[in-house]
Amino acid sequence: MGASKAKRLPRAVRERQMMDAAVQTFGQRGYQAASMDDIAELAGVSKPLVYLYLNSKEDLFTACIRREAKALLDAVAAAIDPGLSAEEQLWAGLLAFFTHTAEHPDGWAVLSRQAHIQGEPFAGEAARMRAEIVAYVGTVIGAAAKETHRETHRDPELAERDVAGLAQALAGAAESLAGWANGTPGMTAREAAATLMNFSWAGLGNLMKNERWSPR
Amino acid sequence: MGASKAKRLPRAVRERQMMDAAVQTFGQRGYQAASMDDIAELAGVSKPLVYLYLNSKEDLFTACIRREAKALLDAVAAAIDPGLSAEEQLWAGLLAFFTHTAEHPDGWAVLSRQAHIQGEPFAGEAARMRAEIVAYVGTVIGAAAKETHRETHRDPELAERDVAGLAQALAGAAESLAGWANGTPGMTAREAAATLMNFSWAGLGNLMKNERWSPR
Amino acid sequence: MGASKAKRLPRAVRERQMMDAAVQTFGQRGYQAASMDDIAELAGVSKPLVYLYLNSKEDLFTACIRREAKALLDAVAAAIDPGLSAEEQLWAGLLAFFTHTAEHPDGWAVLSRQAHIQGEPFAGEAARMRAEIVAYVGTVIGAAAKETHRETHRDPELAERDVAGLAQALAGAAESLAGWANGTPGMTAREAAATLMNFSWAGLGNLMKNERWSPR
Amino acid sequence: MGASKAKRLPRAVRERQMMDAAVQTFGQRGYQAASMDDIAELAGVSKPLVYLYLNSKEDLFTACIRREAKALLDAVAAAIDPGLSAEEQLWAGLLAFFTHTAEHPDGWAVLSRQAHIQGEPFAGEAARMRAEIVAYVGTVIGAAAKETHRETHRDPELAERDVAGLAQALAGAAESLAGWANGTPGMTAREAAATLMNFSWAGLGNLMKNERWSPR
DNA sequence: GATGAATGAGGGTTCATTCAT
DNA sequence: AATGAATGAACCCTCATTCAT
Repeated sequence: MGASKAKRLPRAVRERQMMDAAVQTFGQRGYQAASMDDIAELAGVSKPLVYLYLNSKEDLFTACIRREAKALLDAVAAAIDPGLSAEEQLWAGLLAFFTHTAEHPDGWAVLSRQAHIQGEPFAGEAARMRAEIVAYVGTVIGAAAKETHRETHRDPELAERDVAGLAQALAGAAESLAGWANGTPGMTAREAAATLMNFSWAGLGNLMKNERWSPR
Repeated sequence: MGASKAKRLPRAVRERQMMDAAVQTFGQRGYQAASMDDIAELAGVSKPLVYLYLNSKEDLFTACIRREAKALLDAVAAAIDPGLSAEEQLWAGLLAFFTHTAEHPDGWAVLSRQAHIQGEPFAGEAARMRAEIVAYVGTVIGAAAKETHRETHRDPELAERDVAGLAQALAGAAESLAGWANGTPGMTAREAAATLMNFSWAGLGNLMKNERWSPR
Repeated sequence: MGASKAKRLPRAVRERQMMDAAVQTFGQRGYQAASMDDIAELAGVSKPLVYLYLNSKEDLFTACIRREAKALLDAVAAAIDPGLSAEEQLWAGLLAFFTHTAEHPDGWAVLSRQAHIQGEPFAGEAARMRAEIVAYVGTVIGAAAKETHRETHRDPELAERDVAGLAQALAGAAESLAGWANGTPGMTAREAAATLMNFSWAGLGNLMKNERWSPR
Repeated sequence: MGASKAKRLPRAVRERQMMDAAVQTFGQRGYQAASMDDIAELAGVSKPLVYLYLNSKEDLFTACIRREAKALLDAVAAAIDPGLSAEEQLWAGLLAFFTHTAEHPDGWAVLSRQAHIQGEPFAGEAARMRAEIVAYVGTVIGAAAKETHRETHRDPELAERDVAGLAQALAGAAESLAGWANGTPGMTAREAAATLMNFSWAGLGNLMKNERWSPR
């Protein structure tokens, strides 16, 4: 029950209220189940105002994805010191990731739900965010691999597709763990991040050392 | 495409047609966006017949989840020879998993995307399947850990929560890779499975040897 | 759950089964809320058979009304000895009425519900039955009035409309009491009939003696 | 008749229009046969507006019952001067009752027919109104009985159940007469009320004097 | 005599969206 | 800057009814 008869506020403030309400509603109910009525009421404004500022349900949702994706990516980026080793960068990034998703469950719900929807019109938005994460992971892995390869005189081209596949796997594992951690009481972001490091670092290390697992 | 004035067919056949149409529609459009009209038309029957046989949208969706989950689990189970080593079992299982998901993209979409997105009671159905996979992975990991520990005389208790977390990560990585593989032309199930083995086997091995990664 | 795979029975028997099921269903749920599926299932036959024998929902309902109305009117008529006095005839008729309605609540529900519906297509049926009851009551009252008037030398024409009005009132009171009696545990048909005699006989007697109540 | 593109009106006005249309439609066609489309069209608005204001078909029907019951009870109550004798009160009440039902046939149909036919929760609403009338009648009868008993030194307890039964009979007779009067051209409310007074007053008088009719 | 298979039509309800103020 | 009033379009579901066997 938002305040009724909302007093005139600057557009920026109102927009933030609406987006907050939208993220909460989309996150908890999903895109289709969330109604513009719900969002407007939670924001404490009338529906026409939502349309005036945010244009349409699709646009509103897209804006939510963008805002939450930026917040998450910024949080991760801010945690990373490019001067550190690959291992330290990955650890810092994962810790920031799990911390942020734990602190913004609705925002994360919006993002992760979206990541699981392929049908247009939001596929693009989700793909963009995922691509950024994957690209970042790829950079770290790639950098680490190059270090190692320099030492081991191995072909410096850790195939692009390998990196992409690993990044996908890492991202998927992270998403899955984030959901699991959020739903497991007493589970800290630190534990989740450690679990994922445990899971992935050795394999990544092996790969970087060109010790691939292969069937038979 | 949907023929009008459908010829009389035995109920079992019609039900299968409807479920096929439903899986396709749910998988491609999502639960909410899929309309019973769409499904009926694709199945080539009238809507009332769908209701007569499958009862309601919810029931239909649940039936889809169950059918596809069973098909996937059966495919994986059939691929595993319990006499093999843990490593071989995991490889065979992953290969079967990626093969099946590649061959049944709509069914996999229903399981991985839609079932997660809608709240109860669907999430429960999907969770049941995930739990089976996770349990299987846990068994394999646990067995492998015991082997190793026998050799290394280590404490046989690989903490329950660790196993659960790892299984979550592995399942998430697999889901993510399955989606990625499906969307990447020229990507084979074998490659996806190998990527995931690469990614995970070394880490699992380390863990089984109690060589954990830890911060600092 | 009626028996499945009903064995071949003579049409008359099957029809009675269907009508029994229909009366029960219509009586308990009302015309619109009763579905042909419900009735067919309760009768233990398939729907097409119901249509084959009874033609349509409307026809089925009409047949129910006719059958139940006939049963009620027959029961009342059988209880009346034309040789008795008007008072005794009325008493016997009311007693039979309340007894029958108590013993056939579903049939009575069909009739009384219908009596309260004016919209076509059933108004006619209900009106016909009510007219018969009213006519009978009118006959008794009229006869009694003539007796009395012969003694009192009063205008023998107790206005037609007066009789009709009184009959309406009596019929309404009887309907109301029948519903009340059916819903009041421990209430016997005899008590209900006595209550109505109490209520009406004095007034009828006065009227027959030309002692009318009039305002002021 | 229903204008399209309805002009903007205050909610209160629109609500009254909708309720008017609903009473008319429910009264003439019955609850089940009346469609929300019909009602909306008759009210000259779109269906969603009906839902926005009145919530659901059930709620709308309940609101109709309440409104019409209140109107009827108010009309009767306004006609009664508590200073008058029981006889005069009854006469005034009946006159008001028949006048009101004659002037509002659809409202009366909703109350007397439809509300009875549908099960709970509507029957409850209608029962409430009937109970008020019955209670009022009971009060009048009881008061008159006491007067009489004071004169005749009789046991002042006119059995509760007797009063209830009589009130039921009176109410039923009134309902029946109201329907009859509405369907009989040239029939005035005054005549209907007089008929019922004729029918009932003598009997009530006898009862109050403890002169009961009894069989044999 | 009896039924499994099938549907046209319509009803209640919801929602994103706009208009007039 | 902000909203009360209003709707077109769809969606889920049910039902009386028929066809082919």
